[in-house]
Amino acid sequence: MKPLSTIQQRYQKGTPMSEMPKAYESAKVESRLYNLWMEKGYFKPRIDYSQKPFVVIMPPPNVTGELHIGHALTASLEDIMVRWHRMKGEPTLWLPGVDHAGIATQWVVEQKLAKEGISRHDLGREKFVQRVWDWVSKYRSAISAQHMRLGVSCDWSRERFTLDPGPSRAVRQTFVNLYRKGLIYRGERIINWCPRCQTALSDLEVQHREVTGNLYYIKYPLEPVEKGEFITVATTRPETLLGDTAVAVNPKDARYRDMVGRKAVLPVIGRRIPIISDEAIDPSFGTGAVKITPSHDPVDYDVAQRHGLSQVNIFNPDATMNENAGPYKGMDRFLCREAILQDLQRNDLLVKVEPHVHSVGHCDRCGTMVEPRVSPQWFVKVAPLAAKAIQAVVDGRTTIIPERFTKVYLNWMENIRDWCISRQLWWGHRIPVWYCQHCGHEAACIEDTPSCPQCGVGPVVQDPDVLDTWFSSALWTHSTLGWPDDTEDFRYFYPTTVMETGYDILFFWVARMIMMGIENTGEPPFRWVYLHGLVRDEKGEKMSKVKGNVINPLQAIDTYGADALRFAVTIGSTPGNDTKMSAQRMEAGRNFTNKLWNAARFVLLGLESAEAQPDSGHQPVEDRWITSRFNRVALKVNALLSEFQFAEAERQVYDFVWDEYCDWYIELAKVRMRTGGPSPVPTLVNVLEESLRLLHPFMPFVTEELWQRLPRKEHDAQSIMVSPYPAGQESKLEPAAEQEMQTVIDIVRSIRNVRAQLRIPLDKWMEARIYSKDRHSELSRHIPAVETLARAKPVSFHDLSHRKAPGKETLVVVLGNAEVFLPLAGIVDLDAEKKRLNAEAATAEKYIAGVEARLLDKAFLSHAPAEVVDRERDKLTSTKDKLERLRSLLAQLK
RNA sequence: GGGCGGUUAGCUCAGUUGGCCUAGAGCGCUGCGUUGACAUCGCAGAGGCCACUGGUUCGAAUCCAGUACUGCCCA
Repeated sequence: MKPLSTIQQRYQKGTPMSEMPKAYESAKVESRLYNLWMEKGYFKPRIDYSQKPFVVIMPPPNVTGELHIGHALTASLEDIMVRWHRMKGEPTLWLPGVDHAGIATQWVVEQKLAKEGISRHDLGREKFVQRVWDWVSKYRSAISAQHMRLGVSCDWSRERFTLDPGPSRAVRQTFVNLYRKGLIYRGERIINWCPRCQTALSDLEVQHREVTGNLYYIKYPLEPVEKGEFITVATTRPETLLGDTAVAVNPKDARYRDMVGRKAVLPVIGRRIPIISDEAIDPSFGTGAVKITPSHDPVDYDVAQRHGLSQVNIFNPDATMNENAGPYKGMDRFLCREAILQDLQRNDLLVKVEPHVHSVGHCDRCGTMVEPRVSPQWFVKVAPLAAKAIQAVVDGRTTIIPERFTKVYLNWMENIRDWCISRQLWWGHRIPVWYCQHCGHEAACIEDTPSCPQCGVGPVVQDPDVLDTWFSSALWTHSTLGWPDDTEDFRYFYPTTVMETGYDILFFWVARMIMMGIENTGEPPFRWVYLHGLVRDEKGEKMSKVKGNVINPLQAIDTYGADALRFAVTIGSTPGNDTKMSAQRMEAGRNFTNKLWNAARFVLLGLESAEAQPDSGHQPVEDRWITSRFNRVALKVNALLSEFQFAEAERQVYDFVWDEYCDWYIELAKVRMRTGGPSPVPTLVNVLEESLRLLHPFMPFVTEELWQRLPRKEHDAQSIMVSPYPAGQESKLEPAAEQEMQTVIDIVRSIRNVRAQLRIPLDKWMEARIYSKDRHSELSRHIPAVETLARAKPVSFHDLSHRKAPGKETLVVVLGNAEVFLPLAGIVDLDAEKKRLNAEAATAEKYIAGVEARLLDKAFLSHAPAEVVDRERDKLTSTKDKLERLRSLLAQLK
């Protein structure tokens, strides 16, 4: 058997470079590679009880529509984590899913029906729900397809939909459990009502917006009316006076003390209402007297509860006036306001109107002004659940990143109010409660009930409402894994590792998931919460279809490639901070993929033409340098990834590949290939191959494509995504090699710099004499490199002790470790040179003064760590050395 | 009203336990450049009292307090 002594024998040949186009064409590789990964089943985890799995449950996008750029960020970050852990050899599960999004989906389907001229009521519940399912089947596949185009490596075989039988059963089980514990109850309360969606909303689904309205001052006559006395109230909503059941003042307010206990007469409709006093009334607001409308204002509702006031509901569900509004019955709420104001004015009861800015609730989904309303709804009594969820975070069983959101989370949890979970919708999980028509019994059941479990005879009717979508979302981390059944997935993968999502749904999702996870399983559902920021447009504005500033992920992928899009969304993102998206970002990503592509082309070209030659056994210093640098970067990248610093990790790889591997190592390799010596090809291939693996979690497609084209050893993995992630090896770090190459780079740069400054054309070769202390013999090995890269000839290295006066025609650059003499007859301006060297000396002096002062400071020496002091000493020595050399040169120039 | 951010080069942003910061990157800008990886490129360069004021510290872009803009969340 022949020894493995040639490049060709060590590697199987890769793709011939000639078969590679000049630019990376993402469209030609992405779907092919994704299909390959799917076919090979790489996305599916193996269950191995000897290893701890890495588990991410994807926050399910709404079936409402298509993915937007924010989903691309979520998916990219999760894929980075997942691919990294998978390559590290951990059993890795990333479970995808889709959310039925009750209100939102019902709304879009209703809008679609409206275009056909029909309402959901025309269809009836059953047929309407069928129409929604039709919609869902269309968009579910569209969403999956979009995710696939992004390259996400989630396990599609485990994909879940919130309305699937499993998650639905989890919903019922949870509902029944909480119901039996008394943590779910039905009650008549004031809730947020959307007149457009005609459903109750939870507090979280109401958006408060500043609105410029008016503050109306209205006179309410006091009884007995004949005396002509009034109390003036101030209100932003005059139309609600029809539902007033009291006027309230602060008990400490002397202005009204005498009036408390008397009766006022409501204008227009003439109802007699009491004047009461309550601490909650702010004497500085308006006149200090306010009207109390318990049915339509949460604060008034509380006041009414305390004082036993009656309630008068004046609105229909669509916010038109009902029969209690007397003459205004049937009017829209805003028209009614105008009508009432006119009537008040006519009766001389409107004192004044002032502009007034106040916060008004709007429906999160459709933007309609919310109408607070008293109605019977289902609620979760959250406080006991929240207490445990608080504990989980305080104990550190769950950690929120970035940390500052911990406070936001705790603050919300500590002030939590009962959660209204019933929705007057048709699309969603129907509330599993049946009412007996015969005995009136109310029963919560996991299975549908044909008859009353209490009396056994009565026909039953199910509660018509559905549950808040977020109720099922809250169970997502365990319902997707099979809970309430005792499945293998649940046993092995729960609790999960990371919940990664946008900070905007910290309360909607994360908080409720922690509560419900603990409630149902006894354990917090995830170890880490990673919150990313929102993706905004280049002006920093929120993207929205209305504004037309949305970036369609698919279009972006078509134009720039999936890797470029992933790069663009992730590179600028720090935990919890918003990022701005722009075409330039995506261009930068595409350019990088192209850079990689061409670096690989060069390496493959080298491989083709490499002559079989024996291994010398001795690795040139630049090989050891790039290997050392790679390992240093790999160590750093792993550290950053484990700290969730994805963007910084990505930047490290980017900088290494572009600035060190491409700009320097490849250029150095070219020189060696031309001038002979040990072939750089093995190192070119190795470092490229390892770099591809290091980059793979960030840019899966281009790295796989190139990796597949590289020559491989027999035993290598079939795909980069299941090959080991480079951990970085301390043993491969070579500081001496790094320093030597840094000196070479500095020398080349200094000569290039002089050339550019003095406008010396490239076809004019310059001589370079380089003086260094004790290093000239090793540096001499780099003569061909310096010649080629700096276009200098001849280049010679000498010991510093042999340095002579540079002479009037020679330009000198003083570096940290060397001096570069460039004889340039007829070009050098001696005065300018002196000036430049003097300026450099001045800078050095100033710097030395600073460092010296620090080193003379006893406090510094005693307080600062030895490492820092040493570093300062080194800086001082090297700068002093440089300064001395500058001075001696200046002396020689005199 | 309460809370949380942001303010660093023309623009967008990094800079994570205070000292490898004599503050970086991408884009843009200026000059030069096509010898077989790449013009989606290369080389060189200009550009910043790190918002302001004070404090802590041997040492502050980094920690603390306040101010000014600015954005968000909660009520």
